[in-house]
Amino acid sequence: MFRGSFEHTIDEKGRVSIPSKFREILVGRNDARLIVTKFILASFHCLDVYPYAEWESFEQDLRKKPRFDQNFLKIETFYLSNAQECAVDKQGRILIPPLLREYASLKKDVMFAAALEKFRIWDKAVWQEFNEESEKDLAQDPRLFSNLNAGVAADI
Amino acid sequence: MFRGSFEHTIDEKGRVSIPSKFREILVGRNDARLIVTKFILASFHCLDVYPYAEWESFEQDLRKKPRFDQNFLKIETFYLSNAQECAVDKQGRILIPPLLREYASLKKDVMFAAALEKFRIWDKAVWQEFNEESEKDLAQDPRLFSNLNAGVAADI
DNA sequence: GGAGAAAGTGGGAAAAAGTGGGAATTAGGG
DNA sequence: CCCTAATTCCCACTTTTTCCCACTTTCTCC
Repeated sequence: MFRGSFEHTIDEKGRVSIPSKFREILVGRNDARLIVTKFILASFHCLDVYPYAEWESFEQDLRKKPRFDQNFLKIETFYLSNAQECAVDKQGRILIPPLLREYASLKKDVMFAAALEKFRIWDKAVWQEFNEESEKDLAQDPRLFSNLNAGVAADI
Repeated sequence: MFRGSFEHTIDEKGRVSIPSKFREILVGRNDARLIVTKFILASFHCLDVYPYAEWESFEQDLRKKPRFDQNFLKIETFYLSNAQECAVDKQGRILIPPLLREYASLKKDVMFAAALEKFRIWDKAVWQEFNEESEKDLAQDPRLFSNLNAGVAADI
């Protein structure tokens, strides 16, 4: 399980270090392959990054869905089609594919943010903006916290 | 169950001692790992600190939620993504990760405040401000107390 | 009140993490 | 086939983090 947020910088060659806390987990699983794809959160662009095995099991789940369903097709196009494999090199870095880097408008400073079994990569400025917005919502309505506690898994 | 409030100081490296009363509890559970994350209370920033086991069970509950739900994603980004593990060292201190320290604007003097199964860390000045405000609200409307007695947890 | 223990704080050395740049290898185009 | 460009690999420097030791203050118990 990934935890924490970390700031890193992308160099001119498009390389960026994976936070060591995240790397530890990959090393523990003995698989340095990652799947990177597009994601969107309240209209903010970012990248979703899965350990290879996690991504595979996600794909397996999707195969159970009705494959010509409109929503499924949208997800398929957006989330699956853009997924690319990136290997972590000896220095603990990955090379972010140009198309994805552009999509998430990753400049120099980026944020790595844990999200349970995966993590996300944000441009720092975008991340700040999104965080401030979430924060505002949570401050205004703290029930968002407790509702999650309530165990309402029904509305998946 | 944690009890009481304690004042401590952060050193230049970002380290701070855990109040010994809190540490006793952790020792009793035989687990010196803590999870620290962002929290917000009436627009005041502070940090939530969970014993590891408490946090894990919270995470497990969250994994059952719809992972692309908008509210879930807000909580995920704000509360989960920022959660970091901090081990209590041999001197009984933890290192507060820079991003979290910055978020809660922890200067030198901080307050540890018990909150049932977890506790919070505040910058002292912020804590004072928040306390004064809460106090005012409670003085103005004592029903805030009695509502708790009535067992109306629904609208907390 | 005094001695001993515990708690809290500070700092230095060693290790690790993050970042930048150059050399080597591969791919593509003329 | 060769030259150029891009990618990959490797090395090295800098900064941050971690670990350990030591001192001071506070609390406790006799």
